[in-house]
Amino acid sequence: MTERRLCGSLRPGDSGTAVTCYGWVHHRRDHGGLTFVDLRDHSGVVQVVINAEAAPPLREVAQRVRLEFVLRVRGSVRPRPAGSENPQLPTGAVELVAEEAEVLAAAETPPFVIGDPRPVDEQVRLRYRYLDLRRERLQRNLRARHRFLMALRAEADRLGFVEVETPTLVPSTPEGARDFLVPSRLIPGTAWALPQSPQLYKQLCMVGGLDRYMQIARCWRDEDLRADRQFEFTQLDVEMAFVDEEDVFAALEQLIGAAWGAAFGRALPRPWPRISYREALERYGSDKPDTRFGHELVTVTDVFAATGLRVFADAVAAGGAVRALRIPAGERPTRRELDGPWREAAVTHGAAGLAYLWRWADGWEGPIARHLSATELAGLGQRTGAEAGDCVCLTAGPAAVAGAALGAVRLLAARELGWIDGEVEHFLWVTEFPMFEPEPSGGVRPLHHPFTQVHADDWGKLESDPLAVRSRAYDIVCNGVEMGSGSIRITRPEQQGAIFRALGMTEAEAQSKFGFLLSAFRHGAPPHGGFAAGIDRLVMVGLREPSIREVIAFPKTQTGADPMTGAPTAVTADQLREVGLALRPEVTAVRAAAADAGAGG
RNA sequence: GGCCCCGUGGUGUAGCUGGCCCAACACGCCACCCUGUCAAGGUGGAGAUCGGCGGUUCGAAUCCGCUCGGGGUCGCCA
Repeated sequence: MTERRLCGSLRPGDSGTAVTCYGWVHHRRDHGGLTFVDLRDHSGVVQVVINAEAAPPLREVAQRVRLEFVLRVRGSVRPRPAGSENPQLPTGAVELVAEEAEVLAAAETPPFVIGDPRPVDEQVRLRYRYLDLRRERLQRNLRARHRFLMALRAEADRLGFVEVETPTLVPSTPEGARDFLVPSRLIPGTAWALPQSPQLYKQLCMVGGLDRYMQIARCWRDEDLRADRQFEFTQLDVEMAFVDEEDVFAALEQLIGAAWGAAFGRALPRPWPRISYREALERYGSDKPDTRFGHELVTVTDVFAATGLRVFADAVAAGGAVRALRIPAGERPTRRELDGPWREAAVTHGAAGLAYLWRWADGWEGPIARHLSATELAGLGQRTGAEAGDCVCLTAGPAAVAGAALGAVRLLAARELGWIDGEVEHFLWVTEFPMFEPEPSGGVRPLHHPFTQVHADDWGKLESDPLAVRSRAYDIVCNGVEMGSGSIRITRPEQQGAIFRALGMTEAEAQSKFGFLLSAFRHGAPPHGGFAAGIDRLVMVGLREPSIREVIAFPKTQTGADPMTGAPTAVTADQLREVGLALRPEVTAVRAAAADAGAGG
């Protein structure tokens, strides 16, 4: 009687026992009369030996198998002959002497070798994702992700959270991201949306007396894809009644900390630092600062209040800012780099350009040096702390632009100059986000969402200076990546009404869009707040992967396609008719052209 | 919608200041040899017209234009 053993589990202590292993052919070494087959399953690889004395059917299998064939091998474990142990393998001290082997499945030559760690074109990986999944990287990542999710659920349960599943067919709301629409068959001319988040439902759970809600929730947003954005993504969604910021922070630190330890084996020091939105912009030029390194920005607007340098003077006169970043001597970028990628980083983020100066023992050098007065240069040196050999980069413009541009330069500098310790993670809370942001067409819109509670001190500015109103919204940021956001919510109808008015929404509009929520809030709504954390991004950072595609089993390309299934696919006229839709003529033409191109190529 | 990078046999690359390239190297693949290898080894072999279309040229993988695809990024992402 033999039992299944995982390939990677065999050890010298198993010597003499009969076992059966199942797995894929990882490698094959044929010495003529002697054949080695490395058999792989998720646990690892074991060397199977088939020699000339083996039964003919067994030798036939040894002859026939190729990479990625699926085998069942029965045999006995024995220590390898002295001198032939392989210390690189956990199973390297033993081998499995085959007594019987069965090919359970043959395999075509794979497009890439599973055991070869060299990078493969991402499109090829996605087309053969089921093969890519066999490789070590995705096995490790998906199993770590699993442990992360398991730990989150266990910890949430321990803290008294109840997981509630909310609908995935929900009403469309025009605010925020673009919705994915799902046409209704029974009510032609109407459509569902896939939820961008379970926001409204989880708040209704609060009203429903589920005072600690959580969900590992799938969400959808039809926006352009990025390294850290897919159409569909997974959130740790949390909502808590009778809490303030500190309760939410404590719960999230506990949940993510537990999952981090379980999945990545690393502890996250608590409590996580807090920084206000305003301070983050001031010190880092970003509302998602990478705090793994210092090199903070310095505001030097006042130094150049009366400068003769036109670009600075104009910025100051317009109420803007001049920001500075000191690059220590020894790691100074070259002029070519400054005028190239560094300037490009600043310009991409809206700046007119990137100014720079070198400080020497006997003065300053650089394209703008001669336009600056001795007082200004002295002030710059004093404020930035620049010493001989240092370089100082400067941006000028509207405060938001100058900061964002130099913040981008700071990140580029960090990458180029090796400021980042890749072995650490710096979690922090960014607090006191503004309630509103300006809308291009005039007016304001919510920065977070319209159910966010207003900072207690700022209600008075709601009408007079809405853009100055702070909210009780907060983000989790780690290593310069936004990991999620949340807020303490509004639950009092009159406060909610005031926000809707500030947004320029009429009573009727508010009623038609959110009537059910407003109604719920009139039936005894507990004060509450919560958070939504991006699981994909958390796991990505935890595994030090550069993209969330590396922690998602079946991701899509940047154009939102799936090279494996061919999705999205054309729909038939019948399908459309059933849901009451028709394609516009120009769309039909584009589809036909695409079909031709596909057939021709 | 904008900007940047990339596209050569199954995979990863070289070639890309035009002709020596009907394309080279490594891995993989096929055949044969080989009883201790584990990036096995040896011998031999198959496999790409250089993403697609059009242009410049006596001549293009190499230059130009358009286009498709992949990646990064700005906008966008309450």
